[in-house]
Amino acid sequence: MINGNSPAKGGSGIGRRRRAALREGGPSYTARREEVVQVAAQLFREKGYERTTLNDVASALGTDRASLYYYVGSKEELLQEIVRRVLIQNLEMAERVIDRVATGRQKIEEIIREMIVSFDDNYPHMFVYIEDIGRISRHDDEWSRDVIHRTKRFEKIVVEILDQGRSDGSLRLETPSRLSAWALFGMVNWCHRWYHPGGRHSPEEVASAFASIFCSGLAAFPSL
Amino acid sequence: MINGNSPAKGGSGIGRRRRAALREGGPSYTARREEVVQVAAQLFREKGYERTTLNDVASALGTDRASLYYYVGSKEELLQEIVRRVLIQNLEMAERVIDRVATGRQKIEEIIREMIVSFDDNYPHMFVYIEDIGRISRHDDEWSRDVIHRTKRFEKIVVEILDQGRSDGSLRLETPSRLSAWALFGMVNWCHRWYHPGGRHSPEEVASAFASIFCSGLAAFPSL
DNA sequence: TGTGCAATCAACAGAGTAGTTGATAGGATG
DNA sequence: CATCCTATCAACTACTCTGTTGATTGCACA
Repeated sequence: MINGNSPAKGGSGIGRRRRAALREGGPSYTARREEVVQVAAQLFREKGYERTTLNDVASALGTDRASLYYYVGSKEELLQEIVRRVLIQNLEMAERVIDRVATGRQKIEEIIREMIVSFDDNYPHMFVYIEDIGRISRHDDEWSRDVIHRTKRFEKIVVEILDQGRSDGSLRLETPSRLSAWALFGMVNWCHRWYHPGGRHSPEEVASAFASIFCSGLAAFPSL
Repeated sequence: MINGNSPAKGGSGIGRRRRAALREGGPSYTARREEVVQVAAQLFREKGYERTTLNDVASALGTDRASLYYYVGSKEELLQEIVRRVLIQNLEMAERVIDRVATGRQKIEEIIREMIVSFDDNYPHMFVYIEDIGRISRHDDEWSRDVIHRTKRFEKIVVEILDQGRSDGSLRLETPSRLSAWALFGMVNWCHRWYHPGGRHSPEEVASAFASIFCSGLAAFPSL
């Protein structure tokens, strides 16, 4: 549209060769690319995806904005890269836990622990995921649908575990599983607003506190 | 810059008279302005503050974008308008609760109920506040500082109530109050991701479920 | 019917952003 | 020293959004 040189034939553009070259991915190339993703994740966490410009990312890396496009196709691809791994990993964790031989309550305590540890291990990726999942769910590309699907699958597993706990007698019956699950997700996911690795509380401390609250409650004696 | 008519003398501009006029605020003026704020709140809730343009707001109102500036000074002023009331109202609620004569546990149950009801009453303002408080806290104008100050004050009241519960023997001692408070805020605030008035669960149902989980836990029998 | 004013709109300015492209610096290798 | 290739950058396009301004519409009231 802007340059008049043969748009047909397809392949003689320099941009093409660049894109083709980076598909192969040499060792130092992937390392630098990884660095870009890490820095972007850090900034997305600090300022939010929308308010973070590619200029910010480039500056933090001490390079030019255009150079980023040598490593990544778009701003959104950065977000996808950040979210994808942690999402797959968490889902695998949940599938692993539900297949254990244990009571529903034990599985829930286990999943709480694993989620908090994941927050700590996958900092700041996990936080970007939590913060942006709401926005992502409005889009309609294939990737967004995949993220939503995996997120719902994760939620469903937790609900199933709660149901199982009601069946095996390890969890109480009064509260609907869906409400309980949302309470749990709230408790855990809200970490994205205050938790940071190396802070005042260790992941183990947070996990055991949350598991204790969720299962045993905070009251000193049974309900009046 | 664009028109050559006397820029000095200061006061002859039509914009001046408009601004001056709207300070007074006739009855139909404030009604229309309120309508603008409501529609903006709804859109901010649906799409997020950043992704909502004033064009969206104007379209939803069936008017022109420029007309909004007759009622509101800027996009940010809309956000401030949306957040301010609910924030003040919630803080007053918390101050009222902490001054009651009751055990810490009773006060916590009361505050959970009030927060959920506030979510329901102040829909969608409350959701916009929760969603954007993170972003707001990065700014540095006086309004932002005020919002942060009030938010922290609210958090502090909850921590104080939890401490009181530990003192009066109504709440357990193992979990630090600060962690407990974050767990509570997580449970409640996460509503902004799933709750909507008129949905499957009434505010009373959600409140009693959350109070039950937070105080008594979900386990069917005491810890092993 | 004419006048005044509240409310609306068309047109524009200014700033900032994502993404593209062709050239170029700099290091490894022959 | 010459060459090749990886990684970088300057310059540009195209677009979108916020905020401003002066004119205009339409209704209430005389």
